[in-house]
Amino acid sequence: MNETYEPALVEAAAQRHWDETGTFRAVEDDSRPKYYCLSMFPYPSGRLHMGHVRNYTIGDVISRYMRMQGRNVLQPMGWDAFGLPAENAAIANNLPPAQWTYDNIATMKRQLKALGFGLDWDREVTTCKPDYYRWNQWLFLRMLESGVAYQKTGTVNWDPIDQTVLANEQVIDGRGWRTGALVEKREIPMYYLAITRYAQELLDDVQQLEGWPERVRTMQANWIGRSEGVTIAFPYELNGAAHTLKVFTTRADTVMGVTFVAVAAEHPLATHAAATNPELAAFVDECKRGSVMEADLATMEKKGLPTGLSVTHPLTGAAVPVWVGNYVLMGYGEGAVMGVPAHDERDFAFAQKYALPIRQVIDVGGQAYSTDAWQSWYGDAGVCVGSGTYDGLSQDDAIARIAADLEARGLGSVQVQWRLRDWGISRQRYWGCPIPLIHCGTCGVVPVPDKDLPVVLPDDLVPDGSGNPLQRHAAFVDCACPACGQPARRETDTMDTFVDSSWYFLRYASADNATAMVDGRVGYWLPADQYIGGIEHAILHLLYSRFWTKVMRDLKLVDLGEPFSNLLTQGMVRNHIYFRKPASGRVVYYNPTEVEVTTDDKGAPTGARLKADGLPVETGGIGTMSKSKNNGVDPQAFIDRYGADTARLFMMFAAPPELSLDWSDEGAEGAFRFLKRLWKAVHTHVSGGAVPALDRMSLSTADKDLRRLAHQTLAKVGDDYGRRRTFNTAIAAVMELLNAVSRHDATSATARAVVHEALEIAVLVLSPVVPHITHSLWQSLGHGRPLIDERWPAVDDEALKQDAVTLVVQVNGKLRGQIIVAVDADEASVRAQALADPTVQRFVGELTVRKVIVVKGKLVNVVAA
RNA sequence: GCCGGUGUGGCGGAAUUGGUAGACGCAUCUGACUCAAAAUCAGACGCCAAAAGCGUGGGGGUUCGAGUCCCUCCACCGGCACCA
Repeated sequence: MNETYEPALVEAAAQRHWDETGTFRAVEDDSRPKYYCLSMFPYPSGRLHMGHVRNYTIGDVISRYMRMQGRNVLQPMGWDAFGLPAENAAIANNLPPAQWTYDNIATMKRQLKALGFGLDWDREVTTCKPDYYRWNQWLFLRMLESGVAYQKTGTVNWDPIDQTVLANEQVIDGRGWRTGALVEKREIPMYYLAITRYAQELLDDVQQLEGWPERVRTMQANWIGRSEGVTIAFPYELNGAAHTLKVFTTRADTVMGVTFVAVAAEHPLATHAAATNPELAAFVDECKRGSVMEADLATMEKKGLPTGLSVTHPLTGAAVPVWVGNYVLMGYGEGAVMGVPAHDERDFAFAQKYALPIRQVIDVGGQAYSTDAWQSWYGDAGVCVGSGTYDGLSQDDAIARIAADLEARGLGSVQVQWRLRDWGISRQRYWGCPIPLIHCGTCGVVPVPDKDLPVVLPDDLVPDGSGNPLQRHAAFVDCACPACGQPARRETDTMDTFVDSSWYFLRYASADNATAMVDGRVGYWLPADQYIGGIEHAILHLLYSRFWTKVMRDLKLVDLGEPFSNLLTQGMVRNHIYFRKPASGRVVYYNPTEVEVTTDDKGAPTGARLKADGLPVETGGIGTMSKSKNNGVDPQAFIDRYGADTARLFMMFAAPPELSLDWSDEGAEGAFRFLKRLWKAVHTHVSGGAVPALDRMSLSTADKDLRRLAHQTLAKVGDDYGRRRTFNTAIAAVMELLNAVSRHDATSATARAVVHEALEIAVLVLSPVVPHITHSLWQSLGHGRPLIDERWPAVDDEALKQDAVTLVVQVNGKLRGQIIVAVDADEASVRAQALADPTVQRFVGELTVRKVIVVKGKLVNVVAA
């Protein structure tokens, strides 16, 4: 029998078995409940990193557990294969992005297989392949028809040297990443998806998603940003014509305190006033330019200039001056705000700076108002004062009355504002899904007919950093107008890669369908029972996917409102950071493998030194694994040394899935040690020869204890996997069981049978985490049927029963002793036994026992005073 | 600033419903085995001289009993942010 655990052999054998039997191919089957376990698909960046290993191990443990529960499990995988890094790599290597991408996919697919994940590769989806992205294009055309997709001008970052549009991440400190040139803003026509149409539904439904983490739901709700208020119109006359200036406010109850109105630099009134006022024109220009520098925006001083114009207060009829303010955003509300300095901190600062009147109109509990300095209660809700007919009204009543009065005059209405903006999907990039439109000199913008889909992206171009190579590729650009047949130009913008990832989870259900985007199988698999991925996608990807699903539902393509029933956001993988900062030059980071940590005699770290030269290095704490900090651990190197099972085990044991996980070489070594002990325990047991059937009548007390522990462990691990999703505590419980097995005296036949049962339970319940070694050990335990086909065992309630229990005895809440009582002992006898305990008597001493609290099966608390 | 989260040994973490704080693992220390080392096995391991006492970020409260509930303060992490 195999004496030593050799992961490479064990893992190859198990994987061969799964491959040859097609174990993980998922087939729709109405006779079994389905379980769709979805992990966020990776961007094929090169090699797997530890974050991937953690993500996909969590998914695989859940999938394998659900399989053992009898569920028909689908666990698919694919590639989020379009995107900017491929273009950057292409520029660096002078290779087409396609080649780089497909090479990376091949490497990473091999690594995923080596990790033993139970994936259905028949459903593999690759977003840069025409058979996938043609459906992006097809659905985009449906969205155009329904008005969900539309065109308007948008602002882009323009690099004047490279003559190219830059993505936000290519702009560093306001400069182009390659040229260092100051980035300009340019207005160009772009396509948008009207996600704001779904704002209310997206907000309502996120409240219902009880299987999602609270913080993700909060982040989504904040991002959607519903704000209820009143739009108020301030009439004015310009060149003899009547106009109104609209503002949005959540504090209509303060409208009687308006002493000015401020508009954004881009507002038409500002433009109008600037035309005849050079000083104002310069200020407006400065504001527009300033908005490029994102970092400065937050700290910018509140500045403004009067336009010289004034508008009429809609209720009092007073003249109100119009200012241009650098703190007013054109993109939110109406691009104008009413200034109520008495009750808005920003307006207060503005009014103080420019000596504008401050008029109190809200009383908060009779506190004395002073215009000298802002007090935090000035912005609180209160009762109207100095507001004429509205005096004495509460905030809600005042808002309602004022809104009604404004509405009656046609100068206002209750309104809901959203923070959420429509989704701009046009990207002036090569490596993405072509937007299926044609520009014709006579017909204008013409959609590509469905029969001509997909618009195939040529995959042999090499970008050089200057512009989109599609624009110079005649074979792509030149085409005939589908409407009139005249020569026309094909659209060269491609889609945001968030489009690709907004529906891939639907495509897994119908990946082989060449004639339709989705089919009835979506109804079988969706919604995904479990979605697992990084918290960094808490907002955009998840919101876009929810939106996309609702759009497809409204187009009658799916019968589904929400795509993901349960969401698990796994934490980051972190590691120690070590560095040296030479007197001159840049900080040098050292990989933790190159560093030796010194400790004191209690094991507390005292310092670190480089193994190479023995000299000290500085400790930079713990941070997310990254190239820049040189603190990554390559999963491949780890697997080569310890095997996939050890990698999986450590990942699941070191921390609960939602928390960040700190890498530790010693901890990983400990995981390996545990697997070796498990291996040895099974083989030592098996080498003892045949095991008799378990005779429940002849169990010793120790045998009963081990049996009880084994079945308690079985129950706990099932609960931890299925309900709690705390894999770390499940593994700890199995470790305890194995510790008990090794302590157990297994000389008698009955004891051997009990140990056999305990080892079988340990192997079965660990199999979702470490499927290879358990596959092998299951055979060693004498089973012909492979472990993958086993069901989750049932807990034997008989084994859990016990005759006597140990109760903790407290005196005045402090632990003083233990008593052993019959499991069915009545309260009076438990109480008597506790009071008779010598330690209890010692601590009660002279005191009078006032009360005795008995918690059945747990403890006794003697209250004495 | 607003919203959300987290604070427990030298470290990662456990304590699921208010009921034994520190499971499990790592590190460290001691012992066995060994010529020796590694590996392995056995044991110790919150603080303290302690069978008392103290101890879950600080302070206060509720309770027979609080890591867990309430109030308050502090620190750190995340999200959003001139959002009107």
